[in-house]
This record gives sequence, structure tokens and C-alpha cells, in this order.
Amino acid sequence: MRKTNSTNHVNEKAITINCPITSTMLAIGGRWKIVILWQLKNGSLRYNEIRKAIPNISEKMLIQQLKELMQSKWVDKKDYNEIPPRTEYSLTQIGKSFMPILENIYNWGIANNITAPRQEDGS
Amino acid sequence: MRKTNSTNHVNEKAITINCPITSTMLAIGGRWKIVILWQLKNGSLRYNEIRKAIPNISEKMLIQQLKELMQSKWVDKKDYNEIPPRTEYSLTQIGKSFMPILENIYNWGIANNITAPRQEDGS
DNA sequence: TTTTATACTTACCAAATTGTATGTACTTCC
DNA sequence: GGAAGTACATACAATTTGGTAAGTATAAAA
Repeated sequence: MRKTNSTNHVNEKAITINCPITSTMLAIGGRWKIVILWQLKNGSLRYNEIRKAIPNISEKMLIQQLKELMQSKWVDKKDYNEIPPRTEYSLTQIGKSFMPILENIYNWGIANNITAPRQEDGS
Repeated sequence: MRKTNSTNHVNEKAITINCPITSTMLAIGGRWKIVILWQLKNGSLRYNEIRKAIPNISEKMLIQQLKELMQSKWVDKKDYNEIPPRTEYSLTQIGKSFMPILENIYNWGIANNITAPRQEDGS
């Protein structure tokens, strides 16, 4: 949980309060969020399907990021109440409506040959 | 400096290596990067002008983020070699070419009434 | 000679994010 | 009775990010 009185938190709030860009970035800003959204763009997937589609993600990270995406209304979950459990995750309308922008970024990235910056250390 | 052998780092690399979206997000992903880019969209600014335009940023954060933006070629710096010092920061072509996408996100955010998600704690 | 102006650097600390390992629940199959 | 399948939860540790406070350099102005 975050501390509401830390400078970090206060600054985050100040930055996002009036800016839809930074708010949006915050919503999709976790390590795995975009990867998850990208997986869901062609339809709903079960928990384990997402997991297998994203080899490096841990279970903790997957549910954590899914929860946050659900809180911010980008992703929906359907629980079938079966045993063994079955749940399906899908994009909400909000999530779907953002996909064209993600595709823009995708194409922009390719056109501009974007590679991630890395400040590496030897150790 | 980051550790090149941490799982965290390895995962970041895996995520960005083949994906222009996550690479792009990484490049503009610091706390203040988008705010800085947004300030520069109407032309070059001196160090102190940026600083005054972004009330909460500390000097350390400002130069750090500027350096990273320069490393990833979104921002350029011109040093006038005067005393007292004078430097000017401006968007590169890459930086400028991304502005339409930022504006898309801005409009999308307004249209969808995006507010930043907050998991707050009481302490 | 102290102050002012500008653009940084650095050491250190606090906070937030990410990852590891292990455990839970329920039912069917062997 | 034990293993398998599915979707989680939780305690703890490592890593990374962000913030604070103080210092540097140079020359001109007060």
C-alpha cells in the first residue's frame, strides 16, 4: 500500500490531477500491463492462458496487474464458479477503445526504430 | 545503476526486446518525462525555465530525466558556454514526431474521463 | 568580499515496485 | 489416500525509483 503523505505520492497526484496523459500512463504503467492488454486484444482468455502466453510473469505479478487493470476498468473478469476454477478475462469498452492508440504507438515505434534505453551496470 | 543480472532487469529486457510499445513506454516512463516533453512541445526552454514550469520537480530529478531523454534521443541540448551558464533544451525530430500520439492520448483521456487509479493507505 | 546568477553533482535515505517461495481450496481421477 | 488441475493468497526479500540536503564552478555586480 502507498503512503498518502509521501512526497512521492503527493507528486504523483499533482502530476495526474489535471492531466489525462499522465493519468492514463499511470493506469497502464506497471511492468506487465501493456503485455496483458495486448494479449487480450483478440478476445477473452482464461487465467492460465494469459500466464502461458507471458512466459516470464509470476503468478503474483499476473493477478496483481490484472487486479489493477480491473480497478481502473480496463479489464473485466467473468468467474464461472466451477471446480476446478474457471475465470475469463477480457477488455472492457475502455480497454478496447484504447487499442487503436496502442497500435499507433506500435507503428510509430517501428517507423522510428525505437529501442529501449538501458543504463547498465556490470555487476 | 541497474544490475544486469537481476530478474527484474532480465524481464524488462525480455518485454521490450521485440515490442516497440513497451520500448516506447520505457523511454517515456519516468515520473517526470512526459511532463517535460509536454513543456518542450512549443519550443526550446532553458534549464531554469523548465524547472519553474514544473513546480514540484527537484533539480536532481530534472537533470536525471533530461539526461535519460537525451540518451534515448527524444531531447537535445544546446550549451552556450557562457558564464553564468546558459543551456537550452528542445525536442528532437523523434520527440516532435511523438507529439501527435501524446495529443491522441490527451483527447482519449478526456473523452473517456480517465482518472488515475489510486490504492491509498491511511498512514 | 560577500552575494547573485545559472546549471549542474553527489551522498545518502525513504518509498515503491518486482520477484521468490510456499500455501490454500475444492473436486475428480487413479 | 495421494496426485492433478485451476485460480488464486501471503510472507518475505531484492531491486529500483524517487526525494532531501548539501556542495561545485565561474564571473560579474553590490
